[in-house]
Amino acid sequence: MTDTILQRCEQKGLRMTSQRKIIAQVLEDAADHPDVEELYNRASKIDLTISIATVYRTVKLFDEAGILDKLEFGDGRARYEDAERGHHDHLIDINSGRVIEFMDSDIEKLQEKIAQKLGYKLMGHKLELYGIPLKKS
Amino acid sequence: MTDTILQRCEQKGLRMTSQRKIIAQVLEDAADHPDVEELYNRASKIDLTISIATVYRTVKLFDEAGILDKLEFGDGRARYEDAERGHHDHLIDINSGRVIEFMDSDIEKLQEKIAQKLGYKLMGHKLELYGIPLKKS
DNA sequence: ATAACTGCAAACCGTTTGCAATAAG
DNA sequence: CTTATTGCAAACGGTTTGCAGTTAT
Repeated sequence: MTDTILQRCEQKGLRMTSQRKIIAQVLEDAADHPDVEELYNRASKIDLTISIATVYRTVKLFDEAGILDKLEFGDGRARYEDAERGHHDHLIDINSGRVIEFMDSDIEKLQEKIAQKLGYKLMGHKLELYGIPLKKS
Repeated sequence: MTDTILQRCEQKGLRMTSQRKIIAQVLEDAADHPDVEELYNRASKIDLTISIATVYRTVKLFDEAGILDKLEFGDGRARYEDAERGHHDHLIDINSGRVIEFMDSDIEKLQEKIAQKLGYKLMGHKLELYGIPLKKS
């Protein structure tokens, strides 16, 4: 599972155009959660003829192929990250918009437990914890 | 804390126009999580001259006053619910968009624990668990 | 060769806003 | 009476889409 995004695209039989390769690389290099405009900015540094419509179409394609995860933090724009990054959840400062990644093994168990309690089997799951962090302790 | 939405509005000194009273009542009667268009539809049955702009302005006002909670489930439109409804979280079927309310005392503790572990004090919090419920068990 | 993909610009959809008219305190 | 609020319609911002031309396979 240490495949690159490009490799996973090829494994899924996606037609890899020069634009898609660039976007795949930009996502590969991203340690944060870029939105489409930010991806477009980074991709434009490599190929300045790329269009934002293509970025939109590509992230949608990659998301539907399970290569990316689409994150919606309630600020109006969608953000994306590599679906193969180690599983983690997000804490969002609703004032600043800052996103903090965290992992908690108890939460992993709880996610399954809650779904089960409700009579559902959880296939994919994503946890968002919105908070107002008042003070660093 | 068993005040009606209207009462809480008056306590906060909000000017209660006929439109705001209608919207407050519609929200009071809602057992679900209506979006603005749905609120507008329900309000229109009471006063058919009400405008959707007023509904947008009113829910924003009520949200900022802490009377409503704004919920963003990633489907592009905001939903609202009475902030004084007993604390609960939401499980969202990302295929159907269906929303299931649930409460889990372990989660309440965990929300605090995680924030603390990360060195933050959580003031308000909202938990969203996105899943793909495959089968009722 | 041909079906899929691209860039462009226009359309789209939920939401916000400027304005003149209206209503609450 | 004064200031906030309303309805309207236009603007907004992120996203999608129709189209004619281009590219991967």
